[in-house]
Amino acid sequence: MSSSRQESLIDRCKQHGLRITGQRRVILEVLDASDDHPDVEELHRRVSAIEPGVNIATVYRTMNKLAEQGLIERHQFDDGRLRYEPAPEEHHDHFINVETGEVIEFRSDEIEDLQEEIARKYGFEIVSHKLELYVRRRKGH
Amino acid sequence: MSSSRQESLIDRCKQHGLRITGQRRVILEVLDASDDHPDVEELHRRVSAIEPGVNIATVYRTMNKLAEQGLIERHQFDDGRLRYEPAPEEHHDHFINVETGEVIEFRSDEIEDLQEEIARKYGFEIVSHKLELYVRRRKGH
DNA sequence: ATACTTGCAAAAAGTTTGCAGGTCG
DNA sequence: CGACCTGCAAACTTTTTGCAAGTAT
Repeated sequence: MSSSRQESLIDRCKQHGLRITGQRRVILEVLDASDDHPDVEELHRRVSAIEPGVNIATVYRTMNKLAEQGLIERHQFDDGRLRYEPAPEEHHDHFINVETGEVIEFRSDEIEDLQEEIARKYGFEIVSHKLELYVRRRKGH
Repeated sequence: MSSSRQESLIDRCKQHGLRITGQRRVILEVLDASDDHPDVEELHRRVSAIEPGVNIATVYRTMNKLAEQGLIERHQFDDGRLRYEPAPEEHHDHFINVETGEVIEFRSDEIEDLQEEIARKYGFEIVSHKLELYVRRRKGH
């Protein structure tokens, strides 16, 4: 399981007034158990392994509802498909290993601060941001 | 016109061995005159204003060819559509004004350096990166 | 009870491709 | 002339939607 979060997605959904159906229960369980950034097709695959018969449209609709409530985060890396992760406590950015497709999370307060500073300099305030570093493992470490 | 580049896209295409057809001439002219980050539909609209009858598939194919040669840069912001800009001399990042959709370019050496440093710390080298700041104008400037 | 969810199939939106004809170099 | 490019229509991929039936609260 991934989340360092204490509270399950199911509980958070209830708090947000979303109904917990059989399908949603499975989807949320899959999300809670995910350490990566699956796309809808992959989510559907994982859900189907537990409980066949859940339509992919249901997965799409559920993910949209969750994103609407801020319970998950939506990403779109360079492959063009939508990917999701349970909303983290604290913002982080991503390495994408271009050789393996692997996604690794990281956080840098210096970068966060620098972004704020630059935005301020231009007369903006940041609503959200996205930093993706497409990387390769260094040779001879 | 946007580009601080001295050389026209047409010349650079020739150097790369791409044939200059009537359609391409117009598309390249439009790109050279663009200061923004148009999507394919918008490009097609601008091209059609100069020379009606150019098919949108041709625009798609041309953009793919240009991107292949590194003559333009492809972006995908949160609206999901592919956007393009003539390849800049020097890398830059983007503000996206969430209220107007406007895209503004900026560059920060501090951020570039910090990214390198972080990647190195994790044992990666950066192949490319993408930083998008979704922003709003500050009230009371 | 009733507002919210689901499955299914159809539609949308964005992009790519096969093919026959046309053009650049 | 030959390789490359174009228009057109059809195909593809990913995501959304209408509707009738089912379910959580």
